[in-house]
Amino acid sequence: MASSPRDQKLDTLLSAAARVFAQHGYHQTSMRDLARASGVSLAGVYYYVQSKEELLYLIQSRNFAAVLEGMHAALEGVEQPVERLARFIDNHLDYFAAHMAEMKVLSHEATALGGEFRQRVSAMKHEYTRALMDILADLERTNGPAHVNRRVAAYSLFGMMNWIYNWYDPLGDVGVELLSQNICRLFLGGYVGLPVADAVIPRSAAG
Amino acid sequence: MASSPRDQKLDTLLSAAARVFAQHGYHQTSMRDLARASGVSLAGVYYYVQSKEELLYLIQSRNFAAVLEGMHAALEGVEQPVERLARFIDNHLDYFAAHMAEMKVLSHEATALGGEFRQRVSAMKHEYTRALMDILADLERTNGPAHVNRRVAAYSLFGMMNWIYNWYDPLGDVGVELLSQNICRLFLGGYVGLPVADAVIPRSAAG
DNA sequence: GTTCAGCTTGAACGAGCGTTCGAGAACCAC
DNA sequence: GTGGTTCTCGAACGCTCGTTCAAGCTGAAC
Repeated sequence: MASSPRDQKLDTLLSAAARVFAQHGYHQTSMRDLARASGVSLAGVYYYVQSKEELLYLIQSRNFAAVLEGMHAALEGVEQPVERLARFIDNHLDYFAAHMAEMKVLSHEATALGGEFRQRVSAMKHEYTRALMDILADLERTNGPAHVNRRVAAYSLFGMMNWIYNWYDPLGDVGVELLSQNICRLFLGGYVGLPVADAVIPRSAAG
Repeated sequence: MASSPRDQKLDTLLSAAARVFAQHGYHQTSMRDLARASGVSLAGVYYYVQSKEELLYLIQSRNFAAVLEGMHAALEGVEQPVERLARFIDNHLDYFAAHMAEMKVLSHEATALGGEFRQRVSAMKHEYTRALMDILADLERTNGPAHVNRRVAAYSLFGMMNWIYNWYDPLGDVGVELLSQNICRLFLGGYVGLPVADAVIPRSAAG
């Protein structure tokens, strides 16, 4: 993972940008705000990035790629649908809680991108949604018919998980483990009527 | 409900504004876009409204007030906590589906307001959240201990319900009744382990 | 000491923004 | 018609925006 000084600086820039975008919103943030927050001159930002929109795209695509990668790793070799779902949720919330600013930008500024940029992020979203839908289909096969429309269930779960940027504080009294466990129970209990015991809910190995 | 011509025109303006804000976002929409969409001249808009921010505030506060009023009406005289919750969800989703643009603006542009405007909307949100939390407390009293942290549950429910502006089409193959029923089941099943029969879920009388 | 690529910058550009203002059109009462 | 209120508008103001560019740093290579 030896990265050039340039790549490192770009990372710093992206991280600062995510912080400011998350706090004030993409459109309310000017490139001057961003330069100030990252300690570079206004023109200097353009040495690392072609446009403001590319900045947003890089934040969204890199973090979504990480979520996708984490998901594939978490599901590898896991067969039981209930556990697959638990790991799916776990991965999502772990990453979200560890990268609140970036994930808020990903969740909240979805429509701010246009053209090619938007399509590429949409493709990732599609893959991710499909993965969840597949897990739900497996779940129904092993745990009996769902009590709820599958599509409604999937988007409701995304709603629960992505809404957290509006209220959740990873450093508050609700830890990520509890959050993940709770959302998993909430969903499974309603979806297939499963009263989920604590033991059923695993933690992802990587933490 | 006899309103002056001025009030009627303001309503038209707000409705057009909500439509455009929902489509392109509050900050991306210029007052010129808005004037074009509502068929008034740029300067004409300012006869009805003091600023762009007041426009956003009026959309948010009026619609939230309507949601709150609908909730109070829906809960009036209803004692059983399960039914109270069902009616709470029902009212929220009915209104949301019937006013997608306005509710998207309310959900998505929460941080775009500042100062006094923001505080007033926040006060409504607080009242609304408190109302849900009270219902959940009642629910635990009558249906046994919750399987999930109450605060997590409340915000998860809001997440499910408010996220719909990202995917739901009221004119699609999932009707509002089914949506409301599904979300209610999903939540109750996970929260208190209640396998909700169809009969338990009422429709609000007003529709 | 010279060279050269990597990096940084102040200053400027054109465009679009939210808002204001004074002039006038439209309407109603008398 | 006259007077007065309600409504509408074109044109402009001052400002900030995203982006560009030529010029200048820096530090390692020879």
